[in-house]
Amino acid sequence: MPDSEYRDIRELELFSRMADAHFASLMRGAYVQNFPAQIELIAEGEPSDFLHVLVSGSVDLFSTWNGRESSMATVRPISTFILAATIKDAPYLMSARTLEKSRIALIPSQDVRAIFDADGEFARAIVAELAQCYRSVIKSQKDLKLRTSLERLANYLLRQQARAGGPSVFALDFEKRRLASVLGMTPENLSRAFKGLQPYGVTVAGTRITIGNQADLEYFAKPSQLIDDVSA
Amino acid sequence: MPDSEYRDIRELELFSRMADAHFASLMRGAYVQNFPAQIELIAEGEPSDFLHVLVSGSVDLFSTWNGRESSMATVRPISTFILAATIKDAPYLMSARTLEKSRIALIPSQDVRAIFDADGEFARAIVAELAQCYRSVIKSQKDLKLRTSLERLANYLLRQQARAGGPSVFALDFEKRRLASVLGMTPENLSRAFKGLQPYGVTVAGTRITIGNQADLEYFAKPSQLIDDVSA
DNA sequence: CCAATTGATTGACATTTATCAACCGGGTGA
DNA sequence: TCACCCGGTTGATAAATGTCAATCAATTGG
Repeated sequence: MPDSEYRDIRELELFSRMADAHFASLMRGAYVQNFPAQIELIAEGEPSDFLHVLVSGSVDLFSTWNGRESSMATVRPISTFILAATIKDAPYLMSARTLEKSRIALIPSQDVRAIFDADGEFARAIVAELAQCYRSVIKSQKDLKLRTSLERLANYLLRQQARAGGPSVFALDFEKRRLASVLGMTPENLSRAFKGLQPYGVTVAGTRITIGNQADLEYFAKPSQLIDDVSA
Repeated sequence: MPDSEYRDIRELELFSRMADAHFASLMRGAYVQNFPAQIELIAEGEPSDFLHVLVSGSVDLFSTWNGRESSMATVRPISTFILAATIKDAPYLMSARTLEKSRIALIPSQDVRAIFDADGEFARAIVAELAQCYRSVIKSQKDLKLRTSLERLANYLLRQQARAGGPSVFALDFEKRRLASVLGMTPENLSRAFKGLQPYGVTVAGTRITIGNQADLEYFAKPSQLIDDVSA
């Protein structure tokens, strides 16, 4: 593994405070691999042999049931995924596929569990990360259960805008069909939902979103810290 | 706190392995209180001052937004709730109310965080609990996004049946209006959904459910380990 | 015992969302 | 260059779900 990557991973919240020796030991067993786009990295139901760390690219976490499929989340660098399965030594609940060419570090789950037992700082970091993940899903659950699809889209746009630094024009960061799935609707409906936001000053050209009237959209979307704040 | 309760709490996965001294220290700062039914214990957005341990009774975790409300989960003895908020020292994402007369131990969050730093076993237990909670929400998310309301109800009935030990006749364990909210539908729709399951041999009399044809219902519901298994 | 309350159910209807089919338009590759 | 492919959009329609009002049934409290 190149030094720069080693350092990048080391700087992750999850690893930044643990003992050097322990980190080195984790990395010794790990290997980094490049994957092309659209590769299925893991399938739900499989045993969780590796903790994955996305170094570059992006990964879609999705689930299937009875022939249906739904995007649950998108992983962006640099962060880990399927931590909970690794910790519990339980089967993955979600599948993962690369959205683009991606570089991923694979750390054997049993190493993670072993170091977890040996390194208090690492344990603390894992707890923080898990609590964070848990709260994210709860927020997403609230989004789904308390809002209509139009409201979800409006709030999604506001979050995306905030991530971009707040400009009135910004780009969607992934395919609309995936966005639809993430928001829990069909692509057709997403199209119509964008139209439904026109009265609130939203215009769409391909992947480029313009928020014409911030106040209008916010009044409609009614974003809430307890749902839409990424931190908190 | 009575000895029997002390022991009951001590036996929780979360506390069972930690050092005696640490547990005693946690309990010293804790206090136990009885609440009548329908009392709001915590409100979303509040700072998380206490880790709650439900000793007896039952508690509804719910969320609100823009005048709407949705039940997120039901807590049953003996278990803790709002662990993630306590750990992160972040505001509650959900509100909690007693469903019936309940007895609850309140442990100051800062004590939990302090002992967490001092006791490796406790830290491990917290990780296990958080990972469990996380996976539960993911399952619930999959249930919501991948299934229709009829399918959710069918699978809920099968899970409830399993919890009761698998009899063909069993009781719902809470109000239908709450069940509706948990399943993400209106009470009216739940009524109709029960009718919709009649062709699969489900009959309802008040709170008493009869599953006339197990195979039929299972064929329709298509329960999945990765959504419906409480453990796993 | 009865009035009042509460939760559940039903019917009629509106709204939302999904489905299916067609079409558009910008790449891509032969 | 041009046919094709793919993602996105549109329209027509169907299905699912929510809303509102009325009613029913069980329960409670006077």
